[in-house]
Amino acid sequence: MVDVAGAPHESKRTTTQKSADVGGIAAGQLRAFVERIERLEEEKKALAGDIKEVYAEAKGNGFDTKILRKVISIRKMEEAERQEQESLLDLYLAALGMVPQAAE
Amino acid sequence: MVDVAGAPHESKRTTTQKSADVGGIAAGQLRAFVERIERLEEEKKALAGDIKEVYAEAKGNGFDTKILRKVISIRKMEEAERQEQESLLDLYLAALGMVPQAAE
Amino acid sequence: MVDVAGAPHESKRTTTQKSADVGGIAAGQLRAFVERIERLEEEKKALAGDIKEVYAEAKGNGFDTKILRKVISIRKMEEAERQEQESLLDLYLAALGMVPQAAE
Amino acid sequence: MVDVAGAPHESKRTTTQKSADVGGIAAGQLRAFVERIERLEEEKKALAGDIKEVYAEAKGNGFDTKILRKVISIRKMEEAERQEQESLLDLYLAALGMVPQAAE
DNA sequence: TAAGCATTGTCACCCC
DNA sequence: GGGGTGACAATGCTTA
Repeated sequence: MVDVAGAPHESKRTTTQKSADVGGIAAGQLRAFVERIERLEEEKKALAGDIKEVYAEAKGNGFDTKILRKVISIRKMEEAERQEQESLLDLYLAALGMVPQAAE
Repeated sequence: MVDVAGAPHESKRTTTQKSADVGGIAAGQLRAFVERIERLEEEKKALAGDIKEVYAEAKGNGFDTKILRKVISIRKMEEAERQEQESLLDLYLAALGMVPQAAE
Repeated sequence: MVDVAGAPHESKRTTTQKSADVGGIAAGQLRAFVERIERLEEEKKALAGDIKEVYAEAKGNGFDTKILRKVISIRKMEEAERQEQESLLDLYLAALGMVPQAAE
Repeated sequence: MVDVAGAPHESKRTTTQKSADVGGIAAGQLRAFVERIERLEEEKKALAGDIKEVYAEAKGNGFDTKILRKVISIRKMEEAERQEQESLLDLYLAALGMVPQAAE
């Protein structure tokens, strides 16, 4: 790749500096941050793909992925206490004359 | 010339025509469709804004919007039968040794 | 027994108040909010249906709906980019050697 | 409905089996899928944390994280637009008098 | 009918 | 801490 704009040698500036500034921005440093982030996001995206594959494999084994996702989410919720909110929900439902859900 | 991809079928005309064709596309007709859609989407967006406002107003009256949203969604679900899926979910949870949710 | 159902004649209560409380929740007010929201969502859904119809009509006139949707989305993006404050952003982009958004 | 809801196809076994079925669900297999997914999601979450740290570090170096995020997103969009098939799309845009995407 | 896509709602993070 | 904003997941539609 060919030394795109913002490269070190476009230093028409008066003050000396380590990383060339472009319009007052440390280009090299900025570029480094951008690349680190993009690299990490790429890995994250790859993992998302892996997860998708697992769901596909589960589906291939006869499982219903929609339900499977729900199971995962329920397990996630159960790690935390969600009781407080639940009771509030029941209050609202009661106020509307709805039964507080025999089962979701 | 054979009915170029996506071009309106009637556009076999060569020179004179009501709505000028650009590259085989009936520009006027296309523009009309685009405008109708954009107009409708605008209205839809406005309604979304209205809904947001109602939630804000509810919040201003001391209601918990998150719970309120859940109430709405439950009422939506109750219109339909959701029993089949629920029982499947219970099966999965049972297979994992989890209790089928006293209440969600 | 405490007047659950939140029905209109739930005024069997001791303390005088405008909207009857159920479990500390102002049932009447809650119901009003729920209804307003559901009404608006209904209208929104109707509009979504209208939009769908326009796409269908366009398709009937030989247009490729998939491309048509893309056109709409591009126009939406371009409009969004038009109203952006880009001072600092432009600096960063310049530092990375990217053109500061070829304006439409 | 054939092939009862989400049950693995091979589960026509009656009594003896490797992985115990609970209510017609292959518990062991289900559990394995759930664990794989949860493991991957954990890794993904860790990466999200890493990304957050990089932003924090950038901020510590004087960069505006909000703008930085926008830069990342713009680069993402531009890359996406780079790999698009635009034949018909260009026709439609041209018909509307829009420039067919000034390439980056 | 299943897969891909587009939209919509949810959630978490950031700023005020 | 509360509101606003942006990313992510999930659902529904559309098409092949």
